[in-house]
Amino acid sequence: MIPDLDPSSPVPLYLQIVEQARRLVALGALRPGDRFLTVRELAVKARVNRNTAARAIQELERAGVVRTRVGQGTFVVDGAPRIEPSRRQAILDSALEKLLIEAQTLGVTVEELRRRFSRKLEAFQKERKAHRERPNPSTD
Amino acid sequence: MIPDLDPSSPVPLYLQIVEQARRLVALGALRPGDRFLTVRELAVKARVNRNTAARAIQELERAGVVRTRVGQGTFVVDGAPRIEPSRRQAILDSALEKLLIEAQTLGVTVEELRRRFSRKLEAFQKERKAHRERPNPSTD
Amino acid sequence: MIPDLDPSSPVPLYLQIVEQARRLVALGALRPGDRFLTVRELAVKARVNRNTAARAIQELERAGVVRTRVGQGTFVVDGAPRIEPSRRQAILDSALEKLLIEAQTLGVTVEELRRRFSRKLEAFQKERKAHRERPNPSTD
Amino acid sequence: MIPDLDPSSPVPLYLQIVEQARRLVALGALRPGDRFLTVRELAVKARVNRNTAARAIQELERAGVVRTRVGQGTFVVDGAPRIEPSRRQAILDSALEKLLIEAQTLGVTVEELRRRFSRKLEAFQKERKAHRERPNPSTD
DNA sequence: GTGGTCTAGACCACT
DNA sequence: GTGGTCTAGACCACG
Repeated sequence: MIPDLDPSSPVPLYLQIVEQARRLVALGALRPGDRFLTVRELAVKARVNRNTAARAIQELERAGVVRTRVGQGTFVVDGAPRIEPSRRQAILDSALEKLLIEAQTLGVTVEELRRRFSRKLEAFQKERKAHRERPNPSTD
Repeated sequence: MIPDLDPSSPVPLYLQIVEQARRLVALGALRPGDRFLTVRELAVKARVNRNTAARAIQELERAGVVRTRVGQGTFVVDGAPRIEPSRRQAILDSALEKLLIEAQTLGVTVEELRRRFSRKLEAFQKERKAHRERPNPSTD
Repeated sequence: MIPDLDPSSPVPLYLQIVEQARRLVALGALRPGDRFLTVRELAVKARVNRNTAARAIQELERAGVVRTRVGQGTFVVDGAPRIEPSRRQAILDSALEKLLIEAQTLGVTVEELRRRFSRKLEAFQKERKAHRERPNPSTD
Repeated sequence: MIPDLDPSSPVPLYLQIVEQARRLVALGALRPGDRFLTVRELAVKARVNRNTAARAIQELERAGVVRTRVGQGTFVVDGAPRIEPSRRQAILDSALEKLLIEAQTLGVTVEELRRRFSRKLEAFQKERKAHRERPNPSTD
């Protein structure tokens, strides 16, 4: 887990970690109830300062991805986050628009975009299915 | 044009301007050959310092969206940017993945995502078509 | 003559014209005594404002490449410019260093550089010879 | 390091700094992995505003000479830049042509040019060798 | 008129 | 400590 961080990216390390964690959760590699890395473990694995690791976890908690229980550790939260429908729509719409603009800028045709979208979606579902059938989480 | 910037956003003002300009180009609201805002105009409209406006335009030039001629102004470039196919694929794939992860995190179902994708794509095409048929650019 | 100017280059148009003129003189395409373009001719051929053309010619005169005789026009000057030996050495050395740094930065090997240098030099001499044998100047 | 800037030169200060840094890298005085000056150090040594120093370093990063990590500093990059062969050839050819034209303009004979080229090349290699054998970088 | 550069000084985020 | 951003205001070169 957390294999590829780019220290010379403009996006801060702690946010890169957050993104990757969210990715793992979305892909099903980290499942609700799974225990998350401790600050120390994360710092070692990501080769990052402990402060940075702590900040990443803090941010994940703020985003409702994990939940820390004192004395027990931090765990992946179950279910979708509570969010008002209108905001949900807005976020999704914005994500779609970003994709379309990127594609247009790259000169991707509508047909190609549809095709790539479908393929990616299927690959995504396949990976999630694989994770659902796997009984023991092993995410590092 | 370029009216709404969020000074409290983590993404810098000059990049917010860049994003909006790229959006206008992708949507066809700004077409190849069109004159872009001058640094001074942009600074006034975006309520930003001249330096910041200049930086945004320089960034747009670096990205190949725009071409500036000292003493004359800057103009929208025609055609898609030159980019090696493998990088193009990687960028598109990454954009697709971001969308899927965002959707998954929001708890959007596959069916809903497909539907919203198609709708957004059609709306996008419609808007581009409208701009293509409009002879006189008036984007401010 | 003066075919390829790049209006969106950081180097000003009038200097681009100067460089090209010096190139033609060095290659022998323009020979001492040849009549140079008038400001108007230059402006038309280079598709440039007359002020810009005038400035280019003015700069060429300052550099000792051409000489304007009132009422007669401007002519290419003969012979090498008068310059003190030490400065000459310094200029040449600086030009050599620029080449070496550029080559090193590009990862060009010493052998390749030697080879390319020799080839370029021969091509250069060949072109000069061709111009010397041509009786009538036709440089536009 | 980076001591002598010419404020009255037409080439901007931040580019003069870039040139000198590239020179040091090409000569081997700055080696891959070496730490580069911080923005603040550079500003002091070059007697330049912090903004100007930062701009120079950003430009070096854009050119692939250096890699900066926020909060850590900037470091010299290893290896030659990725560049397509055709562009590489074009750049080298252009650099060669500039040298030849300069030499011709100065009235340097072919023989002298060959001699000076060889000498400069040997001096260049010698300096690089000296730097390679020196274990501790001390470039300021 | 255009964009480009530079300084001064401030504030912020990241490690 | 690091680099990044922004403003204010000045000066310059180009077309």
